[in-house]
Amino acid sequence: MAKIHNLKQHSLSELRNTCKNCSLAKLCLPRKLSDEDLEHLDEVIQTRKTLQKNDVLFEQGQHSRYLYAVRSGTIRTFTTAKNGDEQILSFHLPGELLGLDGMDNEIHSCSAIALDTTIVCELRVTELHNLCLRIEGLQRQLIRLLSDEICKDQNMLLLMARSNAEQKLASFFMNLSTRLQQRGQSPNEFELSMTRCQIANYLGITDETVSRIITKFRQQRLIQADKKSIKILNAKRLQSVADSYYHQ
Amino acid sequence: MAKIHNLKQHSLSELRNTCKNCSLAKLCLPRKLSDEDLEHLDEVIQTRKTLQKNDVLFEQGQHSRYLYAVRSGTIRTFTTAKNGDEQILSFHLPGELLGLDGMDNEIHSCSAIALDTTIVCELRVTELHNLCLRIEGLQRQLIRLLSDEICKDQNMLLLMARSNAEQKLASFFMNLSTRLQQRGQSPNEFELSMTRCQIANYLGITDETVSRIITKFRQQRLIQADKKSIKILNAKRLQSVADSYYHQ
DNA sequence: CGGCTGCTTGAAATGAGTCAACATAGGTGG
DNA sequence: CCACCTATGTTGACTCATTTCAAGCAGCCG
Repeated sequence: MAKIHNLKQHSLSELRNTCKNCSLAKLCLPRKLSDEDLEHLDEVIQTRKTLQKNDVLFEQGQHSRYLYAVRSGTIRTFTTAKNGDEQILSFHLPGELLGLDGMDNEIHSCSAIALDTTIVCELRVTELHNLCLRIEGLQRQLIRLLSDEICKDQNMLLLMARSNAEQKLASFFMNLSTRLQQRGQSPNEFELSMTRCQIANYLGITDETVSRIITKFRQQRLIQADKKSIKILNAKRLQSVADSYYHQ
Repeated sequence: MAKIHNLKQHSLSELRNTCKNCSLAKLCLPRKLSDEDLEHLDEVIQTRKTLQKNDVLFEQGQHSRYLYAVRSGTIRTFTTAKNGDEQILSFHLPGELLGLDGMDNEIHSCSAIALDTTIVCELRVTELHNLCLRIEGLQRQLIRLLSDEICKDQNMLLLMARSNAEQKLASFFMNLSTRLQQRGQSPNEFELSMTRCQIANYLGITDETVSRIITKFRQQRLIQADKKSIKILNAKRLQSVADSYYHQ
């Protein structure tokens, strides 16, 4: 809490130090930033918003004015298909950006809802664009972030197309683990903020399958799983399950 | 051919007129471009490269210096998984950009190979960045393109996660159809430049399944298919097959 | 001509989905 | 504080879409 208060002064410079792999921190990587620039940046992301569980951050089709950076909590983004079907696209952890999809036509192409109590920073897109004109490195960083997002999606496509349910789930846990570690948390012991059902949706499988495979992993002593709390017992083997893709 | 020669003078201004929905054309949408700016832009994309079938444009892991715009022919991009498995990420038609994934760390995250004889324009990334500094609208357009790419990937994720083989293939044909139409070609009659096997890989199903479903579509008089030449007989019904996602 | 790749089709095998029952926990209201 | 209700998670039995394996055909090329 004290930390969060601190951020009101120098959000970005703080982030740069505390969370080196966060996408928000990447935004201010260029060294050239003057104190003045940094202050401007800080101003842009001054605004904070607190969401309760199931609160909507934005909805598909809405006009998109902001990028958001998760400070604490988790946001899930999802698209709604023509038939009303929902597909979860991503779970956004603290330090991660969302809203990048809306920079094309300024319309959100997905919806975003809080999984638990969540604090986000708002970055007004127009202001960010203006800053980009003033700060050379910033523009490139923004492009990098977008490009990075594309890479992530493409990895996800690889996972969806070439892996079976077991590999998908193993990948999911390992991915969560590394992302948490990057944020300075324990990579092997964490609380899930999403339900089994949401994991299933995200991975394109059914809840029952998720449940069965978690049981299997537990029996194989790969993980310990009690409701939402997960402990990875054998990260190496879990990774090898994730890596041994379907069509060997 | 005459057209292509013409382009050597004013590639982008030409593209802007002939191919309004092409991503390359989008790049020069801002009206503010002066003649001088336009000339600069034209210079950047002067370089052309002709690839024969199966020629490699770039490979995963290589340093990424260029963006490419397909002028004619088709390029397929794919990632190679740890186990050597390949996943086709996209088929790039004339007017479409590729290489956007490499703007993060300047390393290509996928490989690109020509499906047939293909001509591409090279855009040196550093020059593009420099131009972005001079031309305000250009930077925003670049960001739009990246954002658009993210949206496409997310739509693909939706398709992969929530559709069965029949819906995937129907979507594939309809998607090709609209993209060709945007480029001024017939939406209902076209030649495939990829093999059944490559379609299967792209959609995350097997060659045999692709073959069977094409036969089924033919029997249902949705399409006419003789080897590589496809004719859509009932676009409306084909679209409705694509839209009625799996979990109704 | 023979060998190769791409495409099609059939039959059998199987991974994951569906349906259903039950367990548990959390929240609500009497 | 207990009873009820709903949402979530687990497990079993059965079904089915898709894969796998196998065979055959056509076109292409050295």
